[in-house]
Amino acid sequence: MADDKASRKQIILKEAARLFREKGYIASNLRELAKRAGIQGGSLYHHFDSKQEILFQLMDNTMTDMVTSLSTLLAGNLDPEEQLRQLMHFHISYTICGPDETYITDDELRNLNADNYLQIIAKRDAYQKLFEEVLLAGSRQQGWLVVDHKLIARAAIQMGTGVASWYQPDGPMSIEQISAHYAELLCKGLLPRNSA
Amino acid sequence: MADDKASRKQIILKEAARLFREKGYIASNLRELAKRAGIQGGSLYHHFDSKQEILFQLMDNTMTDMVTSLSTLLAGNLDPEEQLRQLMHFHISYTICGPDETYITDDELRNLNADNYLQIIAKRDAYQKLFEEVLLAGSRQQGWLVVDHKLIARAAIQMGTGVASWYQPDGPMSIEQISAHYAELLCKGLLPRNSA
DNA sequence: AAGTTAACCTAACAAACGTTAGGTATGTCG
DNA sequence: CGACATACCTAACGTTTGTTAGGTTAACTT
Repeated sequence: MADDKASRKQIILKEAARLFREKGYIASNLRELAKRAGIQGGSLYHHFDSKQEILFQLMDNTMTDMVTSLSTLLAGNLDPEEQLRQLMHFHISYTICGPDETYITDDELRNLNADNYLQIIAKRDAYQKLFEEVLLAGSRQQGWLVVDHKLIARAAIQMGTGVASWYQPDGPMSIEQISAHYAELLCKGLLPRNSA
Repeated sequence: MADDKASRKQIILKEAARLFREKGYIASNLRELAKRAGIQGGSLYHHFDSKQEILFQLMDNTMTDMVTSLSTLLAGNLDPEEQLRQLMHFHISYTICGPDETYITDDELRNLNADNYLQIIAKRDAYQKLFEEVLLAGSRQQGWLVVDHKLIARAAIQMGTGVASWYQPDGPMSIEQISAHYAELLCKGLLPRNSA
């Protein structure tokens, strides 16, 4: 493979994602992370300056990926209702099946230092804005009643994010079914009462 | 006052709630907790067996209070739509303004040991069941389309819980407005399409 | 007054932690 | 061949942590 150059660093990030997801950032220690990555504790500092930097790169990579992936997904100019469905499905499936990093991005914000926090928040806001734009398009084209687009965007994201805390692959509902239900709930919820 | 007897223990729990909410359970240390409670580090062990027990009592007290408070609130037999409104308002306002403990109950589940975890989960399920019952009542009395009541209950709870992560007292929306919007979103979302 | 208990303090222990310093092997390049 | 950088190891450092042991004080009880 040609990715043998950056591979160890990638392995560390991958294992850090799994470890942080399992135990949380603070409860995780670098010696175990190193062991999982197949190296010795101190060797981590050849690739990263600090534990904090591992967390930051993890979250930064993930947020960047989420924003760009979702952007291209919405680029095909569909109608807002279909876009909302795609939004929910992307968010939920990415949160659950996607890289473990996603889960972390929501939970570990408080453990970022001031500078890193601002950078991640900026990207998280960009992600949220994609939701808001679909809602605004829907209020123009579909007559959605969007009193506060930020409020609804956050509700949609939070509904979706929360799925990861209870979803089980062998449970009664597939990710497709869950996201479809949630999208439908939102679509109907946004229509004015007694509309056709 | 007559509450001087149990008061120091109550102070500790109160300060622990604030501290854990600020920094998280693991990142909080007992010396700072003790300082905030006005005693010395080691003295905590006169009131509690361990740090873990502080977390557990915190969460247990809160969950118990939430279940009983919400139960009595729903006891006045209103129609399901009004009950759903009350549900959302209670959940959001309790999460935000209520004791800081509430916030913790969602975030620190993973830091409970096995026994304590089961106890808290049981009460959390009882809380969720209150939501489910309102949804089931609504599907009988209001024609709500509730395909999976657990799914919707979780969505409602997660929407509400998430508010705490961005709500600001001096922001543009009051808690009443937020919960009203969310309740309305759910009510409409649950009605069949094109219904009267 | 004597005994007992609750509530606290002080000081320390042992473990775990992030981090660092110094060394070794391997490969690359002039 | 020699210089050098990369990728790692080993071993330790200093700090912080939860926890414990032993002592002190004040308030009840008998």
